[in-house]
Amino acid sequence: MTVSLAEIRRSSGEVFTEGCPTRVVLDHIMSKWGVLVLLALTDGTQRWGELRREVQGISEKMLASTLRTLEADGLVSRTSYPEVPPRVEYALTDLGRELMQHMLPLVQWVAVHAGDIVPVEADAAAS
Amino acid sequence: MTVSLAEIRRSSGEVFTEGCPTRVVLDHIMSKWGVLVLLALTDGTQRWGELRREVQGISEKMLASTLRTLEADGLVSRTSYPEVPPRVEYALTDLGRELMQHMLPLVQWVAVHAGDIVPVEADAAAS
DNA sequence: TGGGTAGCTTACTTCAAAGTGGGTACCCTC
DNA sequence: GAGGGTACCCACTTTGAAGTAAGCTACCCA
Repeated sequence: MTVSLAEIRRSSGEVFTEGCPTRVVLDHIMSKWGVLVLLALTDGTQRWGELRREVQGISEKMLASTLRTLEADGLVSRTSYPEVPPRVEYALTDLGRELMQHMLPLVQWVAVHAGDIVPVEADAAAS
Repeated sequence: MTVSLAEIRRSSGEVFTEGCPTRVVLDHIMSKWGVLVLLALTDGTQRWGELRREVQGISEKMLASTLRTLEADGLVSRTSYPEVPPRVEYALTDLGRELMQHMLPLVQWVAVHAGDIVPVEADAAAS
């Protein structure tokens, strides 16, 4: 095992308690849409419309809100081009790529094992 | 970069959408108390009361609920001893340890970088 | 002038995660 | 009998993430 909670606390103090930066960041990146937007951007730079289609089910309101949050966190960059119709591109920043290097192994593990962990009912619920 | 969303989708189908097993598991392990309980158990087997003290701020209701969920997921094991007062011990299962091997690098990275990502106000809010 | 586009914002509503306050069973000590 | 302990449960309430519906901007085209 790499580290323990005790070791994390030794080096970073109290973590993941309500309202502290670590909990806030976790909530941002693991939120209903945050994880999907970050994963989509792992594939490369995308425009708003592309993200909208890639992340199925998301409303424009939630896409805007999620991107705003991740941009404020410095994990995603926004580049707007003075064109008509408007073209805005989103991409992971260096920090965002670094984050995904640590996040992808977990997300992949969950993708592979979720079927063993949660009963098929959850699957049915999603149908 | 290890994998992308496209690759995860190729191998596991639609992931992290509302209600599907992957999203449910993520919600369990990243919930307000789930992440702290799992981290606490990374330090080793613990009794109910020990967990209660280790995970500061958690109510008995939420400790019971969180442990019930993680036990149902097969990530945590519960061993009850026929003693008085009652003694119940919780530990990570093999699957739970495997999960933490993938979760700890992310959690550690977030602990180290959260201060750069989220403004100090969040810190103040936690005070 | 009315049509279109992409990319957003806002006011209000919904609902599930989490919290509160009360309770239980059993044994021990005083 | 009354107080303490551990390890939970339950009915009800709160609250914030997410959803809905409507709207907006800036520009181009016929």
